[in-house]
Amino acid sequence: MHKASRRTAGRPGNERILDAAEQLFARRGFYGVSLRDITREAGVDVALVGYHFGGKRELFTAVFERRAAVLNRERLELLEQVRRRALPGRPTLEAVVAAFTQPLFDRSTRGGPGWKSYFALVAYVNNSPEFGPLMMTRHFDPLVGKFIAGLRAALPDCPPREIYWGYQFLTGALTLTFAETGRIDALSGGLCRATDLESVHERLSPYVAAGFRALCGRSLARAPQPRARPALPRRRRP
Amino acid sequence: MHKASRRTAGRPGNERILDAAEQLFARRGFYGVSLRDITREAGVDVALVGYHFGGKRELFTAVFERRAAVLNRERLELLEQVRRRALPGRPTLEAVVAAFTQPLFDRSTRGGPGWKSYFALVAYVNNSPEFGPLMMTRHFDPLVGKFIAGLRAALPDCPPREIYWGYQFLTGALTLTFAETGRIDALSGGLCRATDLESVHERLSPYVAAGFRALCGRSLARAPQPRARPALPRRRRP
DNA sequence: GCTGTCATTCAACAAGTGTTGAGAATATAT
DNA sequence: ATATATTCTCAACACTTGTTGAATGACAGC
Repeated sequence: MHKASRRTAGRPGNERILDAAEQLFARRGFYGVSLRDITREAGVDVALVGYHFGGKRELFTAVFERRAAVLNRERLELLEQVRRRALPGRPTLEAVVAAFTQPLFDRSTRGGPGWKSYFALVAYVNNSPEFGPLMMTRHFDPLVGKFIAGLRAALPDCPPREIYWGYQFLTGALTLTFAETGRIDALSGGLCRATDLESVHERLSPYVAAGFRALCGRSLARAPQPRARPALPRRRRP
Repeated sequence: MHKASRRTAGRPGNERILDAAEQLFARRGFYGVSLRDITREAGVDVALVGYHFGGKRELFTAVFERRAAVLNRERLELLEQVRRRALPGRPTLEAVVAAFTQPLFDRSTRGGPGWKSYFALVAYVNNSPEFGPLMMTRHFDPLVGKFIAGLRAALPDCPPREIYWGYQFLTGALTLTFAETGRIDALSGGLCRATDLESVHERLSPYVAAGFRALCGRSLARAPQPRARPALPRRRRP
């Protein structure tokens, strides 16, 4: 045995590779990690990547896919549970949002370090112009569609456009949270900690629920904006 | 002249490099771009990077710094304008938020392609566990501190913790928006377009303003959550 | 015209990249 | 025990990476 971490020691090589790749890709992105970084961490020869996965790209998507199905099944169950409990009425907006986010927080805090890395990886992918549209769409769109249907059921008079925008803001907040960059720690002088997902979880669904409701009622009372400034000149040397 | 794009043709080499690096770093991150990619795009020799900037890392931070000062000055002016206009009262929450975000939308839509790349780059940096805390903190914390002071002035009874968390959600939404991954296009079936920053701008400040208010009143009426599930077992093969 | 400074190019470096074919080790089945 | 897959290692491949020192061009001041 080489330098494989204690946690992944006794497992077969392909899983050791997946674990190491998950951790490293999450920290430094696809290009920031070499296959040798990964196999060194896994205590395995470089060529094993080619044997099990084909190439670096395929390894990346294998890491991404591994936990996606588990996660989506769990989220879907929760979503239907929320809907069932509310019968014969409609579920509250907060409950729908929490069904979407709760599995993320649960797995990240109590699912072990692999899950924590995984969510950071999803955050990376979601923000990447290169990988985002391809990989997120392929693996998460079916679930997201059902989630959005749930939002529409909870907000029957809201125009769909507003719901999609509200969903984007929600995803953005989630993404930054699970990236756990630690910036909020420095910014708040230690008052908030990026790793304190409990606190985020408590606050996220009230926050976005209120946001959704504000978007839906937006046509009536538009909030005042600062006065528009004159168009910016397109200087060639800004 | 080599392959330099029309737009950057007549400019000195260091600025051509900055422009090309800005565009490429924004698209594929720090590690996804080689110095040769950059200098080829700029129509310049590789060694010129070392001469002007020292190395790849320094080039990266130079790109990041170039527009930060301009941007922050503009945002600060707008923030103080909002405060001044509201005297002798306090500014509304929506106005404070808009002062923070408006320069971003203005520059991104009317500032030319360099600015658009720049905001995508900031989105990349903000979500990166590696670069985020260092670079964001160094270049944006002073302004963000003043912005948060503005939020506290607009929400005098809100505990600071709630404001910091609310700010994180706001930043996350902003970040994903400026990454312009295009995922929302596919998801919404064309109903929303990631490049349509006007629509985002209209919606973001009402959304987050409502979110902030919800966080501040949170202690009284907590929203109902789905029932807590039994603790997840730490399976070794999830 | 000469000189010195700045900007740029050329050429090469050692180190690291992903990938691949041949072979050893290990497990599984008969 | 032997045959057969499966899993893994070794060694090398062609290529790209960031960096650097020497040489060349441009161009001002005198």
